[in-house]
Amino acid sequence: MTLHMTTLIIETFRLNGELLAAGDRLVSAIGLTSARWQVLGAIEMAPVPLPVAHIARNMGLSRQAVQRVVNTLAAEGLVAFADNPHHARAKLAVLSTSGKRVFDEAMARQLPWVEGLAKGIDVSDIKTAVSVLRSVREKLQAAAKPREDQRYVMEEHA
Amino acid sequence: MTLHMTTLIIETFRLNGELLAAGDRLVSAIGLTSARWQVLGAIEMAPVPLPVAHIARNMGLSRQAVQRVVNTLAAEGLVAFADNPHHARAKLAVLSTSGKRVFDEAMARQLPWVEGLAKGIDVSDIKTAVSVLRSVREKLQAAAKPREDQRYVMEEHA
DNA sequence: TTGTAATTGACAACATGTTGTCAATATGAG
DNA sequence: CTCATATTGACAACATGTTGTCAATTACAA
Repeated sequence: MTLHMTTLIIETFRLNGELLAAGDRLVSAIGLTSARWQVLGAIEMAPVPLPVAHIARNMGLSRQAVQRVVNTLAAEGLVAFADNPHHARAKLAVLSTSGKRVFDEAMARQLPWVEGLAKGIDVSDIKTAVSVLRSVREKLQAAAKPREDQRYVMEEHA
Repeated sequence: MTLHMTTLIIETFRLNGELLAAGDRLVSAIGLTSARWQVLGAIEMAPVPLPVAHIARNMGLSRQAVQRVVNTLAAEGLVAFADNPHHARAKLAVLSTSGKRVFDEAMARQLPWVEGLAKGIDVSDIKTAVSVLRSVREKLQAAAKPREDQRYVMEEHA
């Protein structure tokens, strides 16, 4: 039944919009937005400091989109660049002291917020939803960037 | 477990991005984008012609975002405005002949695409995912626009 | 009827994503 | 070592979403 998949697609668009709006509300008081918060998180969560292009790949966004946000965060003093011994241009993004403080505050706000969102929903249903969304996304990514060993699936890619 | 909900949120962001990219690929050959396609669909699917502000509410987007896309589509001749007997300013958006043709072509491309996406995924799992996403979205919307009779739930809203 | 509130479209400013292009900098085949 | 290729950051153009403001229009209560 493609009707249910179509419904899932539309619901994904809507939830995405509501999540962005809710995230903005959640961290606006500390000078953040959903996008900046996510970038701070991607920098903080990396096991080692990474260049911006790496962070973008981890986030599934374009290099340039993340670069601009990182540059804004750097201009605001939340992110700093450390020298990269392996590459003269690709500096490593790290959180500054104030960046860590702001991110910690965002995380403190996030915890009860996410708990409230999850309350009343079966954990097994959430896991199922994650699994379905991931399956669909991986199918889309496979169609977008066909590798040699699966290219026979494609019809034509100008 | 808030971990699974956090994973669901991140996965929603990623799937949203992949869906937009895939939709763009799907209809770029007929001069559409994901956003324009969705607006054409919202106009076509309405039981009666509606003003732009109504369409925007149906889509869950801001009035102005949809207005700009509709104006672009009107400039391209895919959408026309019919007089509204109940409101002198708020003209009713309708698909032109070429708009119908383009939309039909988009739908023809969408069908096998959605079938491919759904293939291999349990219908019951897709339904569960839709239900979870909808629950989360409704919770976010309730928190964003509290009505009188549920305002006691809110902690504080500056 | 009158005046207030809600709706609507127009316009502007801005945030966040995309793609494309360019030069600088690794990386690796030969 | 040398040259083709890939990666990276900078810059620009653009698509699509947001919010805010304004005037025109409609709806409704007094």
